[in-house]
Amino acid sequence: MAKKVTIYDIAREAGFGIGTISRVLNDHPSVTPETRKKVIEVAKRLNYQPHTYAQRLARRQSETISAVIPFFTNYFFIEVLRGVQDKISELGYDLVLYGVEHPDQVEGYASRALQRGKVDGILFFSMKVPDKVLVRLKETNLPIGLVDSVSPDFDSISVANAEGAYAATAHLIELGHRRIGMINAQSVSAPALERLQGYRRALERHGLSFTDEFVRIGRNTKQDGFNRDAGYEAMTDFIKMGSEMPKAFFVSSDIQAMGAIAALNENGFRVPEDVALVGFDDIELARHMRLTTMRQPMFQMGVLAIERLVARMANPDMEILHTTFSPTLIVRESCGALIRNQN
Amino acid sequence: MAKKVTIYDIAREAGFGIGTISRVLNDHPSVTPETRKKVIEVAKRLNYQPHTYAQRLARRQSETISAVIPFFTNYFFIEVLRGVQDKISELGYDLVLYGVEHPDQVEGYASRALQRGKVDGILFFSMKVPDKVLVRLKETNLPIGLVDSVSPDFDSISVANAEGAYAATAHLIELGHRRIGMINAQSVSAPALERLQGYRRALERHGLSFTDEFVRIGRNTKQDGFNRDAGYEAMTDFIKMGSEMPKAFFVSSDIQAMGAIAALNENGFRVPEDVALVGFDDIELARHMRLTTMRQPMFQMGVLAIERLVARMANPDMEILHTTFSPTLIVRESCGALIRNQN
DNA sequence: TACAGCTTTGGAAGCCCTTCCAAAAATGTG
DNA sequence: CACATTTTTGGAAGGGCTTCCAAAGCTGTA
Repeated sequence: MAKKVTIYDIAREAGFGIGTISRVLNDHPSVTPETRKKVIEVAKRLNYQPHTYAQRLARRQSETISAVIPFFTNYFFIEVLRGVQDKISELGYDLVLYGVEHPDQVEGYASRALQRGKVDGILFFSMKVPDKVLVRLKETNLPIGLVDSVSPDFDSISVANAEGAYAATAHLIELGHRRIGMINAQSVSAPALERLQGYRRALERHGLSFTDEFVRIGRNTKQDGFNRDAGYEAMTDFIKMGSEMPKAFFVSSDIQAMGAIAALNENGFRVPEDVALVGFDDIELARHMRLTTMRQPMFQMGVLAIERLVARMANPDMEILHTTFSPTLIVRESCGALIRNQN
Repeated sequence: MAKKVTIYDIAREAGFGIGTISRVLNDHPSVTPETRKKVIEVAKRLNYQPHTYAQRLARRQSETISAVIPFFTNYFFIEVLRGVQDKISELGYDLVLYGVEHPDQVEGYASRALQRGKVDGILFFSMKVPDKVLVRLKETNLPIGLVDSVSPDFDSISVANAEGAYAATAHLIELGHRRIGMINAQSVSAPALERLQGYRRALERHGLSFTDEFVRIGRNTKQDGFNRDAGYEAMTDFIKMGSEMPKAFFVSSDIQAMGAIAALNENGFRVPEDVALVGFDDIELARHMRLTTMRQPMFQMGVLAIERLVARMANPDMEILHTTFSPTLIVRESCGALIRNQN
């Protein structure tokens, strides 16, 4: 380890007191230009590096933010995380990452992040934070932000799930479909529930009737049913209906749509000629699979999450803010719209 | 903020000196069981939380590792990062993440990570660390690990690129192909170069001749050419050869293979019936696209990277270790092997 | 009972900063 | 030039912990 140079060394070398050194280093105004110049020169010469933790201890703030994020998943998190990291580094904060593989880890990570003085704020991604933890978070009074989930007590950034599902379904209706099914995820998941509502409302607003028959959920409950196999199973289920089967589907996530497409292909159905699909998320795969889907503005969500958190740090009494982003319809081939237009 | 409880509070409340409290909290042996019990009871009652930064300052170590990782990319990093995070949290360290979007950011992040005392070690992912930075890293004497890149001065974990390319190409040869092309990435990238060598060696060892004609690189240089468009362009280029075009390809990354497949499809070629492909990486997409590819043991690479780093922290004079993992051939449909087998 | 040799305990010093207060220096004013 | 102001500076105190050394408390032995 290179010799450790402290402000005392600089003080001695430059012939000033440590207070002055500290002031120069922190751009405090009451220092003459000559003094400043001299101190900076010496600091540079000695290759001074402030000790982060001594600063944090003395300043009583950590300049770090931690993010608790479910790792299992895909593109969505990476994109949001990119936004988060982008903004964080712009602000000069550090990002401490806790990747959750099992829901039970959440509590442990929360405790670690909660260690006194450790972080200035915490972001929780797409997770049901256990009530017990929520209460503790509340008590600590630490700025907390929720991304892709909602709780009345904390700021949150999320996607207008119902609205997106509505748009997706409406798009299918506009394309002339009347019998539209939905492949959903487990109803323990709030987004799944909301997307179901959006789907249902779209049908009803357009004079179509809603029936449970047309909503299926795969058996595989991994990630609350937002997984490829669940999509495959649900579609297989639909296919068993024979000629009764809907010919258009709103699928509550792209990854499930992938499974659904596989099931369709294996059974001789072509997309979009025989069956039309609209997904949700716009993961990277979607583009390659030419899947029409609802895109979530992931990067911006990340950026906003940090902006919000920092705003709350600055002003803890700020009113709690819930922001929902509207997903955008990305029309590709799976819905059949392009084919029709070409004709 | 909940009232801050310090060891002084515990000391007063429990009727001991602060030294004893600290000893109990750190499991130091010379404390009687009764004392220990009493102190723990009080600490719990007061809901004591140690102040992380005070500890780090006093202990002279940070219990933090930082990872500098190119964010732009995909699955590969996420997987490796999962491994890293898994091991890190098992060891009780914190992970500070620096996501690089532009190569020029590397230096800045390195400086931040290098702040005196800030981290106990740094991991660099898949990047050409600028020489200037390398020199500084060397000087600081901080444990450094390289993942998916190599430098004589630091421990590294990488994939046997040449070996993988060899296996991929050999697989195609075994399937009876004689005219095998390669879609490569920019040759500034070490992995690209190594994969080219492996491809070439495989041809030559099997008595096939190597020709530059059969190696193409797309124009798009994003991510050193490891991107979808570059794959598309390279394949389009090949297609222009007409009947001279190879009917089997080793593609240096899955993402390029995606572009290549698109180009093929648009020109009426079917995969694998008309053209066989083998990729490299085994990103998530590969499975969905039924792409035969070389899988890198990403998670394990992450785990090992941390183990290695921690080992070096414990023993800085350890000899420098370079580990290469061998990729495994994952046979799916794009190479045509399954079709043949079915016959 | 006296004393050597352990074990346990207390707390000062040290880790490296920031910040506050008082003192010193510079400046302005009549 | 004397004095009041303002600007600049020095450094103690404080942030909360670990660790080391000395002191106190025990134990066992003769």
